[in-house]
This record gives sequence, structure tokens and C-alpha cells, in this order.
Amino acid sequence: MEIKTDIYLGDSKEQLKKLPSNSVNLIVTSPPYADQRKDTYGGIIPDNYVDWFLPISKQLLRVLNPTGTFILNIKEKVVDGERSTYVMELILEMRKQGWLWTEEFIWHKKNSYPGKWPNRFRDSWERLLQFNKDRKFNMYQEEVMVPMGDWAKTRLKNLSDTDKIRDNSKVGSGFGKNISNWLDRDKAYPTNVLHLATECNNKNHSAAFPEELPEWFIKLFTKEGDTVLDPFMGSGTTLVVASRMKRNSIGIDIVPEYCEMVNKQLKPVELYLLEPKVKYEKIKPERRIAVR
Amino acid sequence: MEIKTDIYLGDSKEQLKKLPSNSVNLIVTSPPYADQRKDTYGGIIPDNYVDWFLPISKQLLRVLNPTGTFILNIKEKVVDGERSTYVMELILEMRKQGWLWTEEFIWHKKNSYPGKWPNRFRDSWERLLQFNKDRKFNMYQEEVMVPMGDWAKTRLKNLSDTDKIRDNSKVGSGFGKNISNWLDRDKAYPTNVLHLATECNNKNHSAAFPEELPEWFIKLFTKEGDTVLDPFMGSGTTLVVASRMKRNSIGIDIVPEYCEMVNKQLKPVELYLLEPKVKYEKIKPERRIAVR
DNA sequence: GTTCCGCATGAATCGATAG
DNA sequence: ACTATCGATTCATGCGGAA
Repeated sequence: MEIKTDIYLGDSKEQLKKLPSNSVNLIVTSPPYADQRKDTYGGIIPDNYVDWFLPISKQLLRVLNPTGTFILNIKEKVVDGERSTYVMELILEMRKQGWLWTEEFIWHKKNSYPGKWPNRFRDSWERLLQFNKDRKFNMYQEEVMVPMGDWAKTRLKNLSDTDKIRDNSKVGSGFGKNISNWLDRDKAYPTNVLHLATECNNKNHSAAFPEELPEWFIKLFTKEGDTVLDPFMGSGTTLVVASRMKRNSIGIDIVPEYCEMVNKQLKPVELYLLEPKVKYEKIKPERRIAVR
Repeated sequence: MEIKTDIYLGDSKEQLKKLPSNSVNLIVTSPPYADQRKDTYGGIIPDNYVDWFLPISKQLLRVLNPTGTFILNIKEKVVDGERSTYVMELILEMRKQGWLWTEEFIWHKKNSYPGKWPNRFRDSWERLLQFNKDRKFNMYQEEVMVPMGDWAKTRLKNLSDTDKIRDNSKVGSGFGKNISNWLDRDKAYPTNVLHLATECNNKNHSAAFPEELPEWFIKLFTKEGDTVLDPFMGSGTTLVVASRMKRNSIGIDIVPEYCEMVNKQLKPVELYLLEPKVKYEKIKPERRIAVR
């Protein structure tokens, strides 16, 4: 299976129009927060944030497959001592566009940057808003199960007594099946709170987006060969992870340097992926930079 | 110092009118969520929730001292596969009333309700919205600093096996590393994410409100002799904690049984508190139940 | 008196079944 | 079709009775 990676240079609102409808299985992105990262993105002042984002989310709604999911990583900043409301307004407006606001995951940043203010504590969490086009969407829960270790043993110990009694009293009842279910269960489903450390391994890009974040959602909402889109690619973490996980990926960014950087970074990944399978086959990266 | 505890029986919207303006230093409450607790509170359907709450928040704005804080514990439920939006709408409307939305703390619940669903995970967090009247408010940050060593221990002890394993698997070996970091320092400021379990210690009332929760905010936003208000008293956790911490407290509830129960429960607390200090002094509880 | 074990039950959610 | 009710499902916790 050959994995494609497309990178578009330009404004998301425009570049997204080039993508066919219903062609994306997962959108994971962390847009520039309002009035932050001014140096790289020019900064969108909070009052205009919703207006700025809505045309983009409209395009995203079009390109997303009905079984797909949109994960939006965002957190409101403090303005004049108060939390901004643009995230809430954005959710309300996106629902008017037709998006379903399915869930809100919390990303608990374990090692966020220390700091002290007179009237607030360190902000150590961010929102991960899940939007869908349809109430029926693909979700592969087993893929993100975590090992449970001792928990299962304890559980088994507790069960064993009752279990023996039941086994002795009834042979061939349904209980045996249940027990085997317990035995199989060495993994647990996660909750809607994610514990991840912030790792900013890329000094050139200011967004601290740990690889585990897109990885977790890619595992949860896509399978191999699906297509992942990040309309605010930045340093390309989402694309790198997607490629490694054998998903097609599409990235858009308005900064030429990022596009070039991600392009370079992805080449070795693809070579590594292709090598074992198509050893003597000619490698066609199928990658392009469309300069508007 | 004598601590007063007032309990009002009746509808908050009406009872609050009896309180003088600017007389409360902290409001901590957990109102009935929309469409829940039908058996005791009648249940408010989500569409009407904002309209139902706004007259109450208007009174709260009046009785709160300008240096005081309002902590609102709330979480939206799922309706037809989607998260309800009434909490966001409530925040927007309260701002129109004059409230400042200063911060949103996250309460991460270790033991939330079990269950497995095809398209969502267990919901293990709730919102703790902080509102203020003024940008300058009292905050005693040092009071909630945690000794590093103890904190690590407590945290470890409180974490269930499952949590530890989940944490470990997510962060890799980072957990142990973090602990050694904590041990290096004496005390640390907390973040805006709280880790607490729900306690169901009270048989008569399903208070999923652990004592640590009001305790933490009472420490953070009040000093001894201040006044704490809970307009949805329920089993009275907030009042009990406030009394123990030598804060005056006011509770309102529409259910007579709760008022009586809290009344009985508070008596021994006050006796215990007064005994060492005013051994031979006459004890005046200064408590009343204002019916209607 | 202890410790230990069984048991009921939560700020839940979905899907099937009944009316 | 639309609503109401019911059963089933990742556990953690505290309580009461048993050993």
C-alpha cells in the first residue's frame, strides 16, 4: 500500500476548495489561537476569531466524510483578566453550520510551563473538541486501549471464589464464558481525559503539539489507508505521525518555510516505510507543493 | 470567634432576596444539572436551564462582595448523541449580567460511572467555573500550596491501580521521574486541574461532592470569619466544611429534609469547634430555618 | 476487635422494546 | 413517527455482616 502525502502552501480557506467532498476521514488540527503567535501567523484578534474560522470550518464540513471526525485543539486565552468566549461562540456557530458537537476531551498537560500570577494558577489543560457530520461515525475503541497489569489479577482473585462455586454448582452454564471474558481483559478503555506531557521537540515551530496527541486520535478514528487532514500544519506533527501509521495525509500551511520543512522531514519517513515492501520498485513520493 | 450558620428553606431565587448586598465572600455550589435529579428537584429541561438560572445568578451577583468569588460546578450531559450547549449559553448570558468569567478549573474524577458505549468513552471530568464581580478579588494562593513530598504521597495513594497503570502507559516512565522532581522542592502551586474522587459517604443524599472540593476553594478564596454561601445546599457539604474551617456559612435548599438533616449534622461540628476555645461560654448556635 | 469479602449503587449513555 | 421505559455495560467505594 502506498501512502500519499500532499502539502498545500496557502490560506486554508482557499486551499481547502481544491479537495473533493467527503474525501477526508479525520481532521486533527491546532489552529493559531487568537492573538497569539503573532510573529508567525499574524495573529487573529479574539473579536474576529469566529468570523475568521467559520469559512474554514465550512470547507472542512464539506471535505469530511460522513463517517469521519474533526478534532479541534483549542484553548481560550485570558484577555483583560477574563477568559475569552470565542471558543464557546465558535462551537455555537459551528453547530449552526451543521456540525455536531459530539464530545469534549480534556488534554491534561502534565509538565506545562511553570509560572505565577497574582490571581490565577498555571493553565495545564486544553480542549480537544470532537465534531462530527453524522451521529454514526467510525470509532475504533480497541486501538487505544491501555494495558491494565495488576488490575486484572486483583479482579480475578476477587472473582475466583464466586466463580468456583458457580462452576461446581452448574456445569455448562453461561458463567464460564463470562469468566473467559474476564481473563481476556488485560486492557482497559481510556476516559475522555488524556494525560500527556507537552513536548516541543521542534524549536522552529512555536506550537507544542506532542506526537501522542494526533497519534491517539488517528488510532481511534482511522484505519490504515485512510486520509488525515491538518489545515494548520505547522511543523507537520500530524502528517509525520499519519505517515508513520500508514495513513494518507494532507497538510496546509500559509508559511512557505513550514511546507518545505515538512516536505524534507517526510521524505525519510516514506522511504523507511516503503523499503521493506517495495524493495526494487521505483519510489513515487506523490507529493506536491501547490503554490496557490 | 463565633461562627454563624444560616439555613434557608425554599427557592433560591426568593430566599436570596433576604440576604444583604455585598455580604458574601464566596459562593460555592453545584446546582441540579439539567434534566437530572428529577426525584428531588423536579428536573429542569435543558432548553429552559438558562432561563431558570439567570434570576438566581442575578441575585448572587448582588449578594457577593466585590472582592468575592463564585465557583459553579456543572457539566453538560449528552442529548441525542451530542453535548448540550446550555453551559456555554449560561456563561455568555451571565457575562451580560455583569459577571466576569475569570477561569475554568477542571475537576478530574477518578471514579466516574462505568459503562461502555459504541461512540464515546467514560466522562471523567466536570467544569468548575470561576466568576467574579471585579477584576480585583481576594485570592490566598499560599493556602493551597502543597508540600511536595506529601503531595506526591497523597497523589500516589489516591491514585487507583488502574489510574497508575493508565498514567504509566500513557506517559511512559515519566511518572516516576515526575515524583523525583516533586521531592526536590518544598511547596508548589497547584494548577487549574484538580484530581479528586467522588465520595458517596452520605447514605441519605447522593452527594457526589467530595469535601475536598469546597475545602480547596474555601482555603483559596476566603479567610477565617468570612462568609460562604451555597444556594443549592443539598446534603450541606459546603456548610460543614465551612464551619470546620471557621467560616460563616449560608445554605439554601428547597427540600425540607435536607435542611433538617444539615441542621442536625452541623450541631456537633459547632460544639466540637467551640469547646476548646470557649469552654464555659454559653453556646449560641445562631442558626435558623426560615420557612418560605 | 480486626480484617475481609460481598454487595449495592452512583450528576451516565445507548439501543431495544413498548405504547 | 415519537416518546417513555428498561436492561446492560470498563469500576470504585463504603458499609455491614461474616470469619
